[in-house]
This record gives sequence, C-alpha cells and structure tokens, in this order.
Amino acid sequence: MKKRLEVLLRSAIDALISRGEIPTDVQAEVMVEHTRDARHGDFATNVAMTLAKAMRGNPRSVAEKIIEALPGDSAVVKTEIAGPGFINFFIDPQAQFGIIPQIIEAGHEFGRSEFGAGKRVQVEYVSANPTGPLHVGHGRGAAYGSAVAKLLAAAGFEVHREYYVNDAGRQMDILAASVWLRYLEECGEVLVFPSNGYRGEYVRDIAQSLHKAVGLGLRHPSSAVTDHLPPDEPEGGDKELHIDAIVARTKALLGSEDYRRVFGAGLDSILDDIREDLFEFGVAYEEWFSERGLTESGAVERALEKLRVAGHLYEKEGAIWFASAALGDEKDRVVVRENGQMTYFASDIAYHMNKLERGFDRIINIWGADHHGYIPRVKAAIQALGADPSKLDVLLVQFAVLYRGEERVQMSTRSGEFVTLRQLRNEVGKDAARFFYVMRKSDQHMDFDLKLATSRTNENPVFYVQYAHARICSVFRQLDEKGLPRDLLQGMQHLQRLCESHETDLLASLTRYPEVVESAALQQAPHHLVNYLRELAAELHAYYNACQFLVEDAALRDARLNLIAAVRQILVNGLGLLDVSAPESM
RNA sequence: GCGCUUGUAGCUCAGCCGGAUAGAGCAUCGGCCUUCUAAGCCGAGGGUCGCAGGUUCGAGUCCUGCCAAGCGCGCCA
Repeated sequence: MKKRLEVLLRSAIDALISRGEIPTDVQAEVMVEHTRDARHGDFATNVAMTLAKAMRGNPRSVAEKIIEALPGDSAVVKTEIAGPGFINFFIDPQAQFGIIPQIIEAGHEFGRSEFGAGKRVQVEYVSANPTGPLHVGHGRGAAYGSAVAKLLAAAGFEVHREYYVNDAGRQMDILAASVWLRYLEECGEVLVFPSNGYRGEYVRDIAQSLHKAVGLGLRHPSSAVTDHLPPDEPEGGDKELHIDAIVARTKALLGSEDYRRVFGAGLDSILDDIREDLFEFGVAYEEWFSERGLTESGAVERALEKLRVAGHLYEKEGAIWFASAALGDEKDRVVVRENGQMTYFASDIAYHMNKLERGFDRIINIWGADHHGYIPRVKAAIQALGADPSKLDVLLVQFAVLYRGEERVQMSTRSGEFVTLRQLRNEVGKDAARFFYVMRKSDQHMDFDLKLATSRTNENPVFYVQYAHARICSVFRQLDEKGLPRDLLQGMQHLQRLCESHETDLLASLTRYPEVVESAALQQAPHHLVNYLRELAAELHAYYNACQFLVEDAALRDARLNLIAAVRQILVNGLGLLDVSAPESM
C-alpha cells in the first residue's frame, strides 16, 4: 500500500513537471509513511513540503496541485492537506482485508522479498579465538549475526555465513603450553602455573583427556620446563616474556610432532565445544574458515606480494610495514615483525583478499566494539588491494557491562572467571537468550543484568510474544473441542465484518510486516523486528481480552479465525527469523 | 592527549532520510478471572530528550563547542 501510494505520487509529480508546474531541475524523493495518529489518516507524505522548499513556494498550494494531479485509486477514499503541508491519505478499510488471504496463502513464505536480487553477501560473525569456551559476550554477536543473516536471506540476498578460526598464532601457542603444563600436573609433576597462561578449568579437562590417551608419553620433568626462565610477574618479572619463554621451551622439549599433538588436542577440543555450543544456540555456518590454512597455502605471502607490487609496503627498523596511514588509517602497521613472523594483521589482509576473490557483492564483518580501531586498517588494506572498501561493512556489537543484580561481573578468559554462553542457555533457555540479545540496537552500550535475564518468570518479553502465539493455538484447540465447524472460505468472504478498532489495528500491523522485514534487513537491525513482534503481540492480547472469537455467528467467527490465523502466521515467521520457537501452548 | 561510540521517564531501552501532542517494558498506584490460558487486559502518575549555541517552515534526530560515560590508540590476537 505504501509503495502503491508512492507510485501514485510519483506519477502526479511527473505530470506536474511535464505541465511545467514544477521546474525539471527540482528533485524530490517521494516518501510515504504510516501515520502515528489515526486522525491524520492511514498514510502521509511530506513531499509537498520538500518540493516547496526547493521551489521556494507555499507548501500547501504545492500539495493542492499534487492532489489535483493524483491519479484515482479505488483504495484511497480521501486525501487532505494538513498542518504545514502534509498530504494525508485515508484508505478504504476494505482494501486492507486482502492482506489476510495473502498471508494465509503464502504461509511461511510471507514477508520474503526479492529485494536483494540474489546478490551474494558474506557474513562473518563470532570468530572467537578457540582458546576457551564462548562466553556471554560472544552470545550477542552470535545471536545478532545469525539474525542479520536470516533477515538478509529473507530480503532476497544469497547469504554465506562464516566463522574465521584463529587457529594459528601466539594465543594458540599459549593455549597449547597451558594444556601441556596441566598435563604434566596430571602426570604428577609439580610446577608453578604461569600467570599469563589459560587457567580455566576446561584446560585441565583437556589435559586429563590427553593424559588418558597418551599416558606418560609426553612427560618431561618439570624442572626441564621451568629452569632458567625469565621471571613471571608475581616474581617481579614480565608475564609476557615469561609465557613466551614457556612456549619456546614447550616446543623445544616436545619436538614438532608431539607439539602438534598437544596443540591439536587443545584446538580440536575447544573448537568442537564451540561448534556444539553454537549449534545448540541455533547458530549455523556455511563455512569455518581456517587461518592456518591461509598461512599454509601461501595466501598470506601472496597478499603481501600484491601489496608490495602496488607499492604499499616498506621496510623500517628490520620490520615490514604497510603504509596504511596514506589510506586513512591513524598510522602505518607492521605486517612482518623483525623476527620474521607475520602479524595477525597480515593474515587478516590475506583473509579479506580471499573474501574479495570469492566474488561477494558485499562483505559484512560483525565484530566486538573493542575492535573498532581496527576498521580503518582493514579498509585501507582492501583499497590497497585494488578493491572498493565500501564493499565491506563492519558492524560493531557492543557488550558493555555485565551485572548480576547490582554487582558488576568481571570477565576474563585468561583467568577463567567468566559466564559461558552455555551457562546462560542452561539458565534461561535458548529462546529467551536469543530474544534478549537482539532486543536492543546492537551497537548500543547496554547493561546486561544476568539476574534479569535469568529470571524466568515475568521480565522476559519473549514470553509475551510466545504467549500470543500459544493463545491463538489454544483458540483453535477450543474450536475443535467444542465441535464447532470452521469454514475458511466463508471467513474470507466476510472479512468486512472485522470492523472493531482492535481488528483494524491488527490489519494495519499485518500489512506492515513485509516492510519491517525489509527495513530490518537493510539496516541490519533485528531489534526493529523484535519491537514489531512485541507490538503485534500487544494488539493480539488486547483483542483477545476485548472480543470473543468463538461466537455463535458463524460468518463473524470464521472471519475472526482467519484474522488470528494470519496473526499466528506472522508471529511464526517473525520469531523464525530470530530463531525463537513459537510454542503451541505454554 | 588523540580517535570511535553513546547520553531520551525512577530503571532498561525504542524513536524508521528532520515532520504533527516524544513511546514501550519494568517499577509505583487503582481496577478486571463462573465465558477462547491472568506469563494477559484496562486506567493513572512519571520528561528541560546531558548543557549551550547554530542550520530552517519545523530539531530527540543535522552542525559546532562544552560536560559525562564506555571502548580503542602494541613488531598482542
């Protein structure tokens, strides 16, 4: 309907232009919006005011001319000029009824559009380092990313979901060393665990499994590991130097084959855990992309070579730098360290080059907000590789501050003191967690109160929406129990009986659904869909309390049943996009 | 210090490219269950949209300055 009005207005304006009433050089975008106040009709446009501005004319007289040139449409019963120059449209209620058969016929497909025209979009999200289980901070990225992916798919894009696995680099080496030290403890060795090692209980679990699998095969006396190391922080030393020395010692003592075994035990175990965790959370991927694979295939060298040829690399102080400052970054960045090691950024350049080579029309990275300083250098890299940086959108997910009631919860993966995503799911369930996470604008700081999220009873709005669905299901169960007949066709023929204010409200909301899905997809804003579903549920609950559905009058009953069946379908479709279930009873 | 993000009701947050009287949930207060699930509904109170300027027919929304908060500023990942 919105689009229909926009077309009408466009043709009216074109007619005025061809008649010379509006200068051809005046550009006005035609925008129609739903009115907030029913007294202003159903739809309104401010186009006369924007035109008047460009023409330096009177908005109301421009509005008059537009209305005069407006082609007739059976659905529009009245137009009026209001306020400073709004054009308000009053729509024939009869025209709104068509939405019900449309929804019933399209079923699960209703709300999907071809807007994206099959353009290929890659969405990368979560991509947490496999050095420990996912915590509640990752959960928001997971819920947000998968909702954005589903919305884009619903809007007609071809979506490729991806998890970038940082299975190489120093953090993974520290994990491997941590596993091995715990393994030595399992073997009966006594040692002081490094302050910068991974101290979580899960490391011990991995070590125990390793111990069970290989027995004492990887044992070395603890003195061989710890003698002559630079001091750790508690002894007044540097924790980074200390842990690096332990990593080096671990590699030297184990040899490459055994080291790989320990490394693999840690990586595989944690990655399996992450996979399972996300699967249970309803978060899926087309691809788990390995950083190590990138290194081993020579893609990193290839990327750097490409930058070198294009003249973006230089050498300074023994390191190789990428001249990103010239491309909008704060400063230049090191890609190969003095010691010959590639930086994390180097493999990230290669990863983005790989994304570009795969021919995606759009690349979306969903990152924690603490990575925002990283965006300019990645954009610079894309530009230096000869591609268009605007192809990449980085969406930041803010997690902000975690509370348990009044008390602030400190989180650190290293220390092992954090709330895992799995703990949250066990406490509140998948549905509440998914809903809670995408309820708020993603880049907004928010206080996440675990006590609130885990309160199962009243606070969580997910139950409110699910309850609306369950209530509708319950009505249909009652229909069966009372042995009342339902005639779908008769209901469709008597939709004009739906003239209660609650019914017209619901009809208007149902009409909006496809627009909501589309705009939520384009803005990567699933919280718009959440808000919509809460409003739709509120209208349903109000309707439920005000009107009886299972009335004697069969024609009216069938019409009402068709209306609530359509509402149920929208609730199912909308919740489905958020991966929240729609239970038939609660 | 510089950069990014944010500041809306007691609390947590919406507010779609600038639009008509700024909204919701929670909390508080008062009503509604012999009739389709009360995890619900109906109603009331509660606001200088951080502060000060500016842009214009019109600003919570755009611009500038200030104040406050979060995050980021490694040859870490």
